[in-house]
Amino acid sequence: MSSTATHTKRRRAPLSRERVLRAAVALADERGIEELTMRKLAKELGVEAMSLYNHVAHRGDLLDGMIDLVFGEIDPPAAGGDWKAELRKRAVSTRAALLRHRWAVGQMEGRTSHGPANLKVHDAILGCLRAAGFSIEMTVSAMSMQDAYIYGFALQQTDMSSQTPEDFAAVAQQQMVDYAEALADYPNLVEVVGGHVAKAGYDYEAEFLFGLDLILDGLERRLSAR
Amino acid sequence: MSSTATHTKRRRAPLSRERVLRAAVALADERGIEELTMRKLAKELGVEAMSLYNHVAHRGDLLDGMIDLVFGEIDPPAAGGDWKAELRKRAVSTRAALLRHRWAVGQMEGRTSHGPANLKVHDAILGCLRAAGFSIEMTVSAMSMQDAYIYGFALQQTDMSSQTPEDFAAVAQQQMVDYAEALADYPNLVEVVGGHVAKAGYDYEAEFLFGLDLILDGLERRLSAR
DNA sequence: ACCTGAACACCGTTCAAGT
DNA sequence: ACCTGAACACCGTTCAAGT
Repeated sequence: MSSTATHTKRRRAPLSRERVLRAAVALADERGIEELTMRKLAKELGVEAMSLYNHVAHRGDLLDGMIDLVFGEIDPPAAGGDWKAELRKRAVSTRAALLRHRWAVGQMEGRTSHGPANLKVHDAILGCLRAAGFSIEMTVSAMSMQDAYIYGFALQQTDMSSQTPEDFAAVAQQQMVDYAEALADYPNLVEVVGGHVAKAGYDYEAEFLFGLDLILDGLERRLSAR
Repeated sequence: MSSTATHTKRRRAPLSRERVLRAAVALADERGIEELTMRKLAKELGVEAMSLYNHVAHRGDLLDGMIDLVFGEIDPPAAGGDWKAELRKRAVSTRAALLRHRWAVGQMEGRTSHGPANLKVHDAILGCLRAAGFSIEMTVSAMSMQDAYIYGFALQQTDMSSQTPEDFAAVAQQQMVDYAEALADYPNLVEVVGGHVAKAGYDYEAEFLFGLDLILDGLERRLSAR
C-alpha cells in the first residue's frame, strides 16, 4: 500500500486500550486529574484526541479503566491463613495504591461499573472472611466497613498538602496564625491542634493502623462471640 | 439616577454570596455536580455568568462555600453528656447531610480550606472526646477514625444506583446475569452476592450503624483500658 | 481497522465598558 | 458597587473523510 518512504516519522508503538489507560494513569499521577484531558492525553501518546475513541468509549470509560488498574496493584488476601494478618496486609496495600494515585479515591464517587481487578480483590476478601468463620451476613458487614474506612482515610489524606508529621505540624502552626481572630470560637481546636498537633505533627501511617486494628479487633470479638 | 420606567423587568433579589451558594447547592442536588457550571448557575439566578465573580473568587471558592453549607447541617455533639450517644448522633447526622447532598463527598478530595461550619463541628467533636476523658493523642485518633469511616461509607453509597434493600437486591441480581460468563473466577461473589445479597438486599442504614457501633465500642474499650 | 481535520456545543475566566 | 458583552483559551464528542 504505502511506500516505506512515506512514513519516516518516529515509530510509535500502536495504540491499544492498555497503552491508553497506562498513559492516562501516568499523566494523572504526575499532573493531577484536572490536567487529564482527552487532548493532552493524546498529545502524550503522539496522536490526535479523536484516536483515543477507538480504544475507550468516552471519558467515563477511561476513568473506569484507570481505576481498575489501581485495583490491580492491591495484594488480595489469602483464604485459610491468619485472616487478620491477611486483611491487614490488604488494607495497607490498598492505602498504598491510593497514595500512589491520589486522584483515584476522588473519582470513585458515582462510578457504578466494577472492573475485573476490583472484583478479584473483593472476591478474595469475601473468601478470606468466610474461611475465617464469619457468617454471610457478617462477611458483608465486615467488608463494607473495612472499605469505607480505607477509602475514607485516603480521602482525608488528600485534604492536607502535607504528608510527613513535620510538614503537618508546620501547616497546623500556620493555620493557627491564619485563623487567629476566629480562634476564640474554637477552644478545643486551640487545645488539641494548637497545643499538640502543631508541635508533634500527625503521622498518617500510624493513625491509619490505629483505626484499622481497632476495626479488626472488633470484628474478631464479634466472631468469637457467636 | 435612573428613572423608574427603565427597569420594569422582573424584580430580582440582589445577589449575595449566600444566595449564590444556596442556589449552587440546590442546583447540584437536583441536577448533579457536572451540571453545576458558572453559566447555568447564573441563569438560575437570572443573571450573567460574570456577575457571579463579584461574590465568589472562582469555581473552587464556590465549592468550598457549598461544602461548608453542608457542614452547617450537621448536629454538633455536646460535651459532658453521654459521649457515645453524642458522637453517634453526630455521625448519623453527618451521613444524612451527605446523602441529601450526594455531590459533596466526591468534592472533598484535595480541598484544603476549611469553613467555619466545618471548624465548629470539629471543635465540638474534640470537646466531646476530651470531656469523656480521652487523652489528646487518643482524641486526635478517635476523630480521624470516625471521619474516615463516615466519609468513606458515604462515598461507597454513591457507587450504587440503588438505595433501598430491595433496589439493591435487584441490581445485584442483574449484575449476576451481566457478569455471568466471568462468574467462575469469583466463587465467593457468587456465594455471598449471588446467594445472599441478591435475595436479602443491602440495608445501608443498618450496615452503617453496625460499623459505627463497632468503632465507638472499640474506642470505649481503649478509654477504660488506660 | 485505525487515524484525523473540522466542527459543534460547550467550559472557566479576563477585561474593558457600561450603569 | 455591581453587572455585562465580547473575547480567550480551552473542553468532550461526532462525523465524514482519509489511509
